Amino acid sequence: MHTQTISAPAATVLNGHRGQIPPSADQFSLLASCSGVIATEFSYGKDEEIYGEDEPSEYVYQVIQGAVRTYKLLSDGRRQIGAFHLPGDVFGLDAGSTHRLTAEAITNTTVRLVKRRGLEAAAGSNVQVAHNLWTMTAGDLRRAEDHMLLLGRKTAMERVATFLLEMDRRLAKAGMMALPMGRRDIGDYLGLTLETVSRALSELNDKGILTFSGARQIVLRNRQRLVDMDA
Amino acid sequence: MHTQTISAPAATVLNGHRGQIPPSADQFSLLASCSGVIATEFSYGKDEEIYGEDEPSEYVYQVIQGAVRTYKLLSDGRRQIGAFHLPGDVFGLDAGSTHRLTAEAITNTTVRLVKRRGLEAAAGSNVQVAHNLWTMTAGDLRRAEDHMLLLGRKTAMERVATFLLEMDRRLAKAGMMALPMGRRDIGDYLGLTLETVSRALSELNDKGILTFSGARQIVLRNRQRLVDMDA
DNA sequence: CGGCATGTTGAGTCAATTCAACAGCAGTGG
DNA sequence: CCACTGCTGTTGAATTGACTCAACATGCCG
Repeated sequence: MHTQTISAPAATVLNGHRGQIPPSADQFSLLASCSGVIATEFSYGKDEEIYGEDEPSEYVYQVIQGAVRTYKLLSDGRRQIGAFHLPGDVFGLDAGSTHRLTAEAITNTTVRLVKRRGLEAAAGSNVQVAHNLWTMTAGDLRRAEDHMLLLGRKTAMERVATFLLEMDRRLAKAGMMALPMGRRDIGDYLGLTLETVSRALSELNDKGILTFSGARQIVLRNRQRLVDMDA
Repeated sequence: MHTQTISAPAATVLNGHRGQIPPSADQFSLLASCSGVIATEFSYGKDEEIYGEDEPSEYVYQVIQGAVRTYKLLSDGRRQIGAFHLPGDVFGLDAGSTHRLTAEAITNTTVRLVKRRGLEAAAGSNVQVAHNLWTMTAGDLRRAEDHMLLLGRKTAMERVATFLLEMDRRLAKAGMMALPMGRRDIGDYLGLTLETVSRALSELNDKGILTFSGARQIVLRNRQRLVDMDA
């Protein structure tokens, strides 16, 4: 595997709020403020591991800037990415005492984090916090259920169409999306090879459904046709 | 699709406990007793729908006898089964107001059920109940994450091996397991066709790793070799 | 302006699917 | 009790969608 630790993380203790995070559903801030837990900021370099599968889950994270992938590996290196986490998203929230997936920064990434034990303690006295923990985990479950349908039953083109619509919704700015991840990551998310992803994107480009400006800058020209391809 | 409503469900109001449910992790009883919510028993015929995708989620269920499949459909009928629910298992616990999958009885099935609103109300005042709701949803999430790895990255034989070990663990009695579901259900759970499932099982039989006594009665002869095949 | 990561495209292969025929068995009614 | 019937499961043969392997293109970073 290609695990490159590029920079030693530099910690900065903060409690304030900064921009970049969409206001919608920011339950993390709510949790952090309700619980009185101290939130810390932290940065990771490209491809740096944030936590490993089966490690004790000490912190819960929110992406401030950058992007994170969480994944599982088989013994021979086959990888399934479970989710991409973009600014505003919370990750690492496991109810058990260990993380179920590995988390890595895709690009240079800044996260805010709070101690898991602090959150759980807060949930013990504050019903609102407890409800938020449940709601966030349930949201992850819903996404996982949708993704099982994709992985088990959709064709390559349908998977790529689903992916593009998801990313368009989550990170399009000014009609364009700038993907933080490469073709291999996309493939490992969709249960495909990077070549198959590339071919599907080329075909969509040929059909005029999207336009590239660099391999990772994509403009969707016809969302409806993508929706139609998504089964 | 083959939706046959075979029997009108007969309701029986009960609050007592009966056998058949494994004592381990029976959080449902705990929830029901803590919350003071009235638990009701209900029966469904083979292939009868318990609730549909996107229907309001009014109840949370626990299997007493029988087996349940929960699944999603694509518009053209392709189906992905998200989970099989066996005696003792809780299902239908969605944090949102609607069910995310359809639930159907695989065989004649008896369930216990409680009102979702009752549970949520109980969670609002009882921290223990709130914690249990979270824990149960997190357990579902963990299974979904494992299953994404299977659907995205495992070979047909690896999937079948995983399935057999899971079912062996969950329903083996006296060294034998009696599968409640047919080959099509297994295929739709594993993201395979029923023919591929059948071929894989035949191969395991030929290799002496398992023995059939009827297509759905299976004895595992060598669990270790199955574990080795499971990647 | 190199040099190396990343991405694209082509050709051939293969694991799983599709299509098809048959076998087994369970339930039903004569 | 047994033949009939429909359903479930097995097996075979041919097809195919995605993968593998390989070469080349692109573009980003120092």
